[in-house]
Amino acid sequence: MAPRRQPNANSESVDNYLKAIFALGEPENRRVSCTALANRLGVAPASVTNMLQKLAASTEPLVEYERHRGVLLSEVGRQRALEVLRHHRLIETFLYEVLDYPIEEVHEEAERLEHFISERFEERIAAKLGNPKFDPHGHCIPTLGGKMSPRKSIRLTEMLGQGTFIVESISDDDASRLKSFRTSGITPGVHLRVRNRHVEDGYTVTVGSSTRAVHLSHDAANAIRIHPRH
Amino acid sequence: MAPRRQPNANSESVDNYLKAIFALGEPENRRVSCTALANRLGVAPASVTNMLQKLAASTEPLVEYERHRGVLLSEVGRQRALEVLRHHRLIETFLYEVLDYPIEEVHEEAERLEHFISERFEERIAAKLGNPKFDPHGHCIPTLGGKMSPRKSIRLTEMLGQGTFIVESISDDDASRLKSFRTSGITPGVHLRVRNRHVEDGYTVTVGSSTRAVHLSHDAANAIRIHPRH
DNA sequence: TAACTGATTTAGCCTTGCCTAAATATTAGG
DNA sequence: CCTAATATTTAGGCAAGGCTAAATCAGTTA
Repeated sequence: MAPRRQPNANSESVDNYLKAIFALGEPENRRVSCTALANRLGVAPASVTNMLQKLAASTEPLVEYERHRGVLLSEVGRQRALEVLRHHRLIETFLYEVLDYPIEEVHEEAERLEHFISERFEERIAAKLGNPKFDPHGHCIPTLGGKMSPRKSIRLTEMLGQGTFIVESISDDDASRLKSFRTSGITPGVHLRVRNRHVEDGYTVTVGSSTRAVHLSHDAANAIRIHPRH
Repeated sequence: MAPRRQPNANSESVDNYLKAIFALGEPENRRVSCTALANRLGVAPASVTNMLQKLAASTEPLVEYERHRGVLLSEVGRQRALEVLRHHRLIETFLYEVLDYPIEEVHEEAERLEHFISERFEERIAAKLGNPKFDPHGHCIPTLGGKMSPRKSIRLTEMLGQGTFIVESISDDDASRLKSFRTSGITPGVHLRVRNRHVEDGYTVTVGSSTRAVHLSHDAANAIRIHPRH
């Protein structure tokens, strides 16, 4: 057998694996398959297997891995994932609030920088922002101690019946969609009145106090989370 | 002969080689030796040779390299070096002015982040700072177009005669020295009155309007640049 | 000018993180 | 319960950027 190799526990790549496992396994810390990880990370399934074996074999394992049965984050791995997520969301908030980035550009920049900032940088931007609890998309920022309270929001597409709802958060993974949300005024905290559902594969809504009808595709509606009670 | 390999022209490592060649060859764009680069970069001389060959062999060469005769930056390489230097010094200024970093901590953080910020980030922090010309150490920040006017300062150790001088800049490469400069009040723009030179291998000075005598070792004095005329 | 010394280069190897192709395990359908 | 389809793992490679040891070059000195 080849000697086990230690992965570089502090690499960008490892961070991204942990983030992906967290994103796919939360909130119940489900087992995550290689294929799902490979898709999310944009790498070959074989590469995922390889990395998971290394992460699981290190002296302080970041994941629990069994052949053919997917992975779980270990407690250490989960804490690291939450730390990176905290970095990501603090940076997003900082770019938005302090550097006046348009919201659709914050994610990509944060995705790079989250791996390279120091604890001092994290502490300073958190202080500058007044220890924010939410990022500009409405997502919860994990605490310094690695805690994140789950919010009980539902997707707009899961909502039954009509009425007025408050936007809890919007997905940050598609810049062009975020830009169109921005031009429509769709942002966390805003009131959304649903006029028609599933008309021609989409929704017709009004935003805030505006009377202008805005059309949302199914994908767009799926990217919006609303508070469960209105 | 083995097929020539292309280096990754956008890597952190390439940036660091270019910065080092720039730092050692400026301002006259002198040829720089492998040994000097190896020392500065903390790698083996053989690794330097290897990288220089790759940099010189690419389709748009970043350096001009001849065996046994050292390297020069090409115009493209020089522009890239200046861009990274601009990033570095803008980030330092930003950390100092906006995030209230102590001056001795800005260099290390900038050294990492300079490789990963986008053009947008650069533009935003420059705007936030009002397009500063100098960083907190008193070093000139290259312009967006890659120009940097040389300043005609001299080292305190090169100064002949006594008198009062204005500090132009302080070296950023030793955090503990910067911290002691900070506690002594030595910062760009401050007046330095030299009382004794070369007494017990050092200098005795007073800073600003204070009458307290401050002792500077030869190394410390070497890290201070002053305006040539007082 | 020949030899020595120090600088430089070559050759060969390592690690990380990715890849493809081939082999193998699991699961679902009949 | 067996087989086909799907998921996963193994095996073998590649590129970047390091390393050491051995060979070679340049410049100085005798």
